[in-house]
Amino acid sequence: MHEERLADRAYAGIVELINTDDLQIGDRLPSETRLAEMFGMSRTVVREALVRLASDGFTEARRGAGSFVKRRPSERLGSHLPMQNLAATMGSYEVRLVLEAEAARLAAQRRSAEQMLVIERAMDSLRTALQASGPAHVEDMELHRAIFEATANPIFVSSFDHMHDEIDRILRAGVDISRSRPPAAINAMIEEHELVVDAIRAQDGDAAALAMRWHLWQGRKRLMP
Amino acid sequence: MHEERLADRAYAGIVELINTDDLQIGDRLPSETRLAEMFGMSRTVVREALVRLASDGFTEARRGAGSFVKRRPSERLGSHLPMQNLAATMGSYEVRLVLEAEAARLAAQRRSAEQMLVIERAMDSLRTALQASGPAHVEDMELHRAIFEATANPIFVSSFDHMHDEIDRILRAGVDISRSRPPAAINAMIEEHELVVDAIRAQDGDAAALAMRWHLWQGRKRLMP
DNA sequence: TCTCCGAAAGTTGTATAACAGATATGCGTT
DNA sequence: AACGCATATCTGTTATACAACTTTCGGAGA
Repeated sequence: MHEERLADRAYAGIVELINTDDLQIGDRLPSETRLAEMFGMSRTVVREALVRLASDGFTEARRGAGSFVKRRPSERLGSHLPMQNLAATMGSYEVRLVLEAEAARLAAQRRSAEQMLVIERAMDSLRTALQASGPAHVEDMELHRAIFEATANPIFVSSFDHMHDEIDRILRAGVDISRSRPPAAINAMIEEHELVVDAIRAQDGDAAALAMRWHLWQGRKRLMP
Repeated sequence: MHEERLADRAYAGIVELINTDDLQIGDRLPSETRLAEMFGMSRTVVREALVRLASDGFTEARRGAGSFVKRRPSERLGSHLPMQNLAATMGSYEVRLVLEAEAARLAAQRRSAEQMLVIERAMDSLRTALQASGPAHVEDMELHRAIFEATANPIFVSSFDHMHDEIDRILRAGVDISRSRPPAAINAMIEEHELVVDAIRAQDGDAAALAMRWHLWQGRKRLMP
């Protein structure tokens, strides 16, 4: 089961506090001790939540003074936005189509020899994993991430990580994606990936973008025909 | 000055540990007690660092088992990767160009009447802020975010938030972006935004995407002519 | 010998108490 | 009213203890 830690409740509680009490940027929120007794938990746990809030850029702790609102967490995508799984999956393909196609193009244009090697290795792993009819989710992700890294743009890479986390979170709540596939689909998946890798090897940006679009489109059709 | 907390040293120490000891994804790192005596600090502080590492997606704590490497921090954009600010800014424009153009297209195609109203209001705020020659960074961000929200795709919205965080983090380390602007640039910025909003109002996806590309391109030229 | 079960050891999660170091508050003096 | 200082408040850090959970390992039983 999906155990919930106390710090999660504290985190949500503080976010709610900021919103309902309408704390503005710069406002001080209650002391750790006060929050602890408000939520009925120890100061240790409240501190853990505050550390994460600060890490997320929402609050800032000033020693001896208190914790202050740095950015309001208003309507960010969170657990309170329950989407249908199907719509969410569709939505994820929209974002992937945009980001991954352009990443493939940049990767083709800029890849170094070392990065090409990493991509080839990831492709090999994916091929063997698919041919073994086992779960290939990790290998697939590694290949796509290698392509993002070949863009030589750290923001692209971090965007991939973020997108991947979000999609994972949605899919994990829904149907298992690593179900059994017919052999025809396996060969198709290998071929689609190879088209992308070939284009990157040939440093043909347009072809890489096109192949990636094709691959994602086929994947979407495979999931919901 | 910039007081250093012990947890910062612990955070850096663990990152270094992962890199130098070459811990791979899935590997377990030393227990909190062990790390505490390694770094010569209390377990509480080590826990604080681990919470932040988990929040950043580098590690994952499994109760009763230990903390495990989830993604290696080496290749991620971070404090230990001092990029030239110029290159980073260029990189951010690449990502924005891709994401925002497509977001504008989807927003134009799908916007509801309510969402259009939010966009109009954001546009008004931005216009007055720019005409007052004050800092308009917040208003600009609000408008762009409203456009992402009009896509009706939560993953697009969360990608925007993430991208914005990353870019902010880079720009904050560099030159202040809200410097004084010549009046001609102010009018140009207003006009560019209005072109985007007009296209969304007219529900013309291609025009919206094009206008957004144009706006971002002009912005890039304004920053580094 | 092999398998299975359960105790023990190890690890994270939480609570409590205490103190150090920094900051804000408010009172009293001038 | 303005200034200075004592005092209260708050975060940062340490230490200890226990609960909840996971892994390990050795022994009992087949």
